[in-house]
Amino acid sequence: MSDDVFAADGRVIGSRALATRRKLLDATAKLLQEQGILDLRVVDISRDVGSSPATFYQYFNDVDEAILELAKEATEDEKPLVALLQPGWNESDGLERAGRFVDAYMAYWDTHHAVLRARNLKAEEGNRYFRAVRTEANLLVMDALQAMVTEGIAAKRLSDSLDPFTTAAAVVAMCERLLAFRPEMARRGANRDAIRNTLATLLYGALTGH
Amino acid sequence: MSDDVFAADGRVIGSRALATRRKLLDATAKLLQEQGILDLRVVDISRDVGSSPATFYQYFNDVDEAILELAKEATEDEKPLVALLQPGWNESDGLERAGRFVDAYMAYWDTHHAVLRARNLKAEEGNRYFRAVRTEANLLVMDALQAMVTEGIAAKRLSDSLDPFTTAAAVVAMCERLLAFRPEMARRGANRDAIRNTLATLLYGALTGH
DNA sequence: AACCTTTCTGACTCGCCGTCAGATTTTCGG
DNA sequence: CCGAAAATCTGACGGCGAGTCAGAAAGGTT
Repeated sequence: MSDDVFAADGRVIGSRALATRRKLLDATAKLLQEQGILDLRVVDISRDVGSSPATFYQYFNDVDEAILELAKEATEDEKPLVALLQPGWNESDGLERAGRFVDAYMAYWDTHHAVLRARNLKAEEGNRYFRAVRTEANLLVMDALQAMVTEGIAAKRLSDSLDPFTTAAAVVAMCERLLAFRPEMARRGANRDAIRNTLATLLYGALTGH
Repeated sequence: MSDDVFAADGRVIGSRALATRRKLLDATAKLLQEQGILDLRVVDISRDVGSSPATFYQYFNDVDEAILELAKEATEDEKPLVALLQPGWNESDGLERAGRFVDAYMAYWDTHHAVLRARNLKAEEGNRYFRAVRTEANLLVMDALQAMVTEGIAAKRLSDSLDPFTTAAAVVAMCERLLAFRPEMARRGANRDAIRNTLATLLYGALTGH
């Protein structure tokens, strides 16, 4: 197991090259956010870091590879969310706990939405590498959710017609997608708090049966 | 109010041209499905209908315009779904009604997923025309959902910390996104019926409080 | 300073985009 | 059925970004 970073041709790279690669990744993330994946051009990324397009191809075989790397980095930031999904939401402070999870999830989404959107598109269009990254990220959260649902069914608080895995997926789906709607909802008068509280209430209900 | 269809330069077109335009739209939908929006090329669309790229530009200023048209057509197919969202799910056959809605929604999604995915991407990346189309489509369903939630809150079956508009959005979000996960979930053992029944149960719970 | 390794880039080919002038097909009055 | 006019289609072209590669530049070592 090595922490070495490789260039596109497979050689291990030094510290100067590592810095260049980092700048390219940051520029990719920035432009992905500003222009969207459909207008993301290697020329622009290169220009942004003040190098030539050829330099980009020293480190990545194509733009996808850079985005994939960013998606993996986003997955790292998702890990702390799991700690907020411990069983026990059926206690009296359950709704509060749900709220704290929603806060953390919203912050996570705000930071990475452009990359996550790109990741999801690629995954849905069938790219296996993006699929793998997305699945890994989703399973982190879904495993914890699934445990909560299973517990709720066992305690007869939740209907046994719920499939725990699917329910966990549905909860993730709802969180992810609702946040993608946010800018548009804001324009129609739903502010951050309304979204936050409603999502927390729905999660609380779906996961505990209360 | 006219049913005339226009070419890219604004002139009204005849029946031959209309047929060509239709073929171009169908080819666009087909290739969008097969290759995804990132690899959708005008050359391929043209080749598919056996014409030259220049012909494409007779009818659409760019690929976006064709996709937008397809998205509008998809919205038409969404309208019948609203009829399945009449209030009264709190009656004894509520869960069954929820199941029928999910069936219809799944069929709708299966037919149009490639176009809807493209529409959503464009909308989320800030394209105002796609935003408008998506909002129109979502509001169709959301208006009906919102009425059900409001009724549930009034009857004290649902928590009054739920914002009806946001709840409606969350329900749409869950449906949409969960179906996007389907291929991947299938690979992990969640079959169509599990998804169908779980989603129906969750909708029933979120909308009626049962 | 001479040499070697790492990193970067100019310059090139290729393919797609979008345009436009002109070719082809269809329509229609006589 | 003919010829002209209108509608529709396309070949050919300029422009731009993708991706490659040989060689230049920068940095390190003795």
